[in-house]
Amino acid sequence: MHEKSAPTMADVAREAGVALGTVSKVVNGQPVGEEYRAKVEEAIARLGYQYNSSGRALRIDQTNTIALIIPNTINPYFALLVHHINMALEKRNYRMLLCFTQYDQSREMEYIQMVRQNRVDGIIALTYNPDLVIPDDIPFVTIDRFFSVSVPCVASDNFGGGWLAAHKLKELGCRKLGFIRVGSTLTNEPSKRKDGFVAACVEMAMPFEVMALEDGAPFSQFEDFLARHVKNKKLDLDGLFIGTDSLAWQIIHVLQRMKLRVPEDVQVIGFDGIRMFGDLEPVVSTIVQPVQEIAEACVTTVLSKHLSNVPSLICLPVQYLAGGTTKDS
Amino acid sequence: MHEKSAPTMADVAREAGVALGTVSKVVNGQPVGEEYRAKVEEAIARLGYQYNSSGRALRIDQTNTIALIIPNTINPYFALLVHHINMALEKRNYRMLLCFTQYDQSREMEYIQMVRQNRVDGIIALTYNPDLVIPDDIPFVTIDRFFSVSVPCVASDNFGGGWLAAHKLKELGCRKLGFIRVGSTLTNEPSKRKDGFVAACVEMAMPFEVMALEDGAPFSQFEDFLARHVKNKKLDLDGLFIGTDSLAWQIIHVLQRMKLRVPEDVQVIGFDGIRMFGDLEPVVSTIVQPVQEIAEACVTTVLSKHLSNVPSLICLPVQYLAGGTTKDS
DNA sequence: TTGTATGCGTTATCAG
DNA sequence: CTGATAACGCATACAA
Repeated sequence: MHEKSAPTMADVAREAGVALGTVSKVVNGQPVGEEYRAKVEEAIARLGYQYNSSGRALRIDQTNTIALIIPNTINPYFALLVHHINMALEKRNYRMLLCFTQYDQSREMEYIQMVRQNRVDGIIALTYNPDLVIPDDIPFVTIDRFFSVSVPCVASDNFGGGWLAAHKLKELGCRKLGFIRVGSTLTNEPSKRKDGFVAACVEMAMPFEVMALEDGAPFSQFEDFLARHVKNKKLDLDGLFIGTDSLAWQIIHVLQRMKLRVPEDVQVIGFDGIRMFGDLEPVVSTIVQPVQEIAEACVTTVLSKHLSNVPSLICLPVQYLAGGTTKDS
Repeated sequence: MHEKSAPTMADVAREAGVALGTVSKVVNGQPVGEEYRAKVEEAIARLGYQYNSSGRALRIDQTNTIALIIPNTINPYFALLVHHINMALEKRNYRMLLCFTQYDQSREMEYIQMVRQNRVDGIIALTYNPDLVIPDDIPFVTIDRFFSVSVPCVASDNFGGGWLAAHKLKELGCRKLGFIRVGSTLTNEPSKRKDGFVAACVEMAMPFEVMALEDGAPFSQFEDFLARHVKNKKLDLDGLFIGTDSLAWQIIHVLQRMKLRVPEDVQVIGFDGIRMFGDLEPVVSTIVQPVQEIAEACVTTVLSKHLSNVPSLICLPVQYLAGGTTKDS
């Protein structure tokens, strides 16, 4: 109970023998007489003064904080996103308020309300609720989901990635391709992975099949799908493009249990660019999302919102990366 | 520029025809006449009022925010920790201020100063700087690193984990063991993994070798170490306990390049309990850290710091989990 | 019970 | 350029 509370600007002013306003100016780097500045800085050091950001926020109505709404940090792709967004914010002297939705649509809505209590200066959100109502009085940027032209969306070139995967598989000698994904019925940017893939197959006159599962569906349906495609101990598909690296990893294990060899019998390309332990080799051959660029784009957009000339869709280029599940590895 | 700013308690009071103080009481759930409460709640709903947490923080000198200082979120173990700590905080209506040090010792120090500007109610830190000076006027909890009896440290039972690994390897038929790690010279809780392993080997009269690399050392030294232990195409160690799952994964790849089979020729146990994509199967056979319990312990400790009866070391039990790199998988 | 008045730490205005 | 003072939104002690 004897905790003497942290020194304030008034304490510094008294210690330095100057006025309160002078201290404020020194702290904020505004022009001040040299001898005054010296006295103030000395007093600050002596007292170990740190400015109180609540007081500052209250006064100037700005918190230097951005909220990031995202399902979790367990999924390595989200973890990477969180990391780079935080670094991009830190570089600009902004704090990050992290909100995990756990894919819960009601939580997505609640958080949007909740972070307003904290008077965050902006929101970056990766959500799944199609009916989300976006506040229009606070800078808002979404990732991978387009709401309207007035809500900037940052995404990687999902269509181009699907297209690239199909071309790559052909280039690697595949004769018949398959696309496999799982995900909500929701039409979001990642849905375009399939569109690009299909477009490329059609363009190349490459035969292909599509297998899409909805979110709750049992995984065994994939196994059934693959089993159905076995003709005399070989899969009649020799190249698979799979919606995410995570799913690709699971599918590969199914294939191995079916005694099919990857990449000898069937080549596999995933999507995301996940690496083992975050920084080692890629988990599978994959289309890599430019996570750092995505993070930078989100941050610059959410912070420059007062300029009304931000594009409504920012689409960043992807790259192919061999990772052991294709014959070029 | 025509942004009408968010409504305040005064606006609500005016709208409801009551006094400012009454609104405050309603918002904070203090006893208020029923008809007043109704009027206020109606006004709040009508105006879409959200209380301003800066004003509140300034007044009561409490931010409902805890800082988490950690190297990054790319390492899956840290990502898991961040996730569970955030969930534990959210459950108690606390916010998390995330600070990534990138293993930079000076950043660790800077952040400790920096978060005090934000008047966080406490700090949870996983750091590497041995000379870190811990503030004594703010609740502080460390993970995996013991500073002094006045700074609570939460860790899993690293010694017990090392002990368990050695016993498990013996149980699985190993005749000669090896311990491999990489890490700073710093003595922290994870260093005890080796101690427990060595103690168990001595106790069981099990022959063993230790190979420890310092942080910057070239990885090739591990390869040399292993190569030195090859006797007529077999490793003369048939069980390896490795400091982390991440390193275990890398070592296994080295072994495979050396044409040694895991687990047939050599069994491997890691430490941490990392799973593929956060929720699939374990990456290697491993000693699992109870991350959720660690997170809960950190949060309850940092929040209950005003009770001076917190233990100075909270040691949580670990478990063995087979993951394909031992013969029990 | 309800209303009023004060101060938390800061920034900004305005008169010296 | 400096110094006194008001206001930001809220909680609370105190008066009604």
